[in-house]
Amino acid sequence: MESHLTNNQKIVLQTLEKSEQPLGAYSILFNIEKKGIKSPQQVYRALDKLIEIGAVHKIESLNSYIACKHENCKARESTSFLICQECQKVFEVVENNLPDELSKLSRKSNFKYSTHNLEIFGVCKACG
Amino acid sequence: MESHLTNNQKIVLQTLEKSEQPLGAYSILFNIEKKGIKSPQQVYRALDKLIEIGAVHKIESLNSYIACKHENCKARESTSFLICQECQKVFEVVENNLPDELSKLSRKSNFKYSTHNLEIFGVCKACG
DNA sequence: TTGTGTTACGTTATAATATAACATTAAAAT
DNA sequence: ATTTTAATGTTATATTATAACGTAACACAA
Repeated sequence: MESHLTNNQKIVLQTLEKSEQPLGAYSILFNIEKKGIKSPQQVYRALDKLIEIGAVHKIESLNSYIACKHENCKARESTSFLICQECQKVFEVVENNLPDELSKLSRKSNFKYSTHNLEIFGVCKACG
Repeated sequence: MESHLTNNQKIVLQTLEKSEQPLGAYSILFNIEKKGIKSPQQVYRALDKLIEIGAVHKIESLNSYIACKHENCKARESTSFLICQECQKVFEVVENNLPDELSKLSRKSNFKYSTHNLEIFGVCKACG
């Protein structure tokens, strides 16, 4: 069950971990060309895998990616972020009753909740 | 204060209103080429304006757009959707205390809430 | 009414994001 | 050991979105 990462996956993950802000796929690519990664495909494939195992999340409204800071992140599919409009940093919300709350909310519309993506925009602690 | 729409804006809006599912910009374009609209720019410009006045919303995770069904929609910036994974239809959540709730949630992380984008995935009433 | 600012338009080109397809190699599993 | 699965490298292309330019339409004050 332990997820062994390949070389490319490690390189991409480390690049995201080192970044304060979310990075786009091509920005990642540019950062790691010196390490022998030459094509978008290689980046996207690594990202796909990393997202699948929960090590990386995609910020949909920014078309960019962040490394997850939680050990064994449960947010494989459901994700919630705080996005600072000042410094561009993204913080992951760890509120594990959100699915419950949103499930309730969905039920009001006779909608069966499965997963969600929540992006909150505002100003972070450091910038506030 | 009444928002007068231009011809192009009307055409784009009507196309979205007629559609059951969200449409991508290029899909809109193909639909209205016969009406003399020839370039992505024209579509994107109309979309920009329509989004600005709250007549259209963008579904970030789908890179597509829907017409808002509410009169004088307040969701210019903050949006909440139910996205059916069966039929691809998108329903807008009208729960106007969501900003309050999310504001509270944000405050727990010392984050000043400004706006949000919420995308809930699941199965709609008709498909359930 | 002429100017002046603003907004939208049409058009061409290009940027930015993402996937398809194919042959090959490495690794894991039975 | 061999089979099957997953990852690789590579080239090409699809999809989504903006830049940049000049022009036209309109609002409205001087």
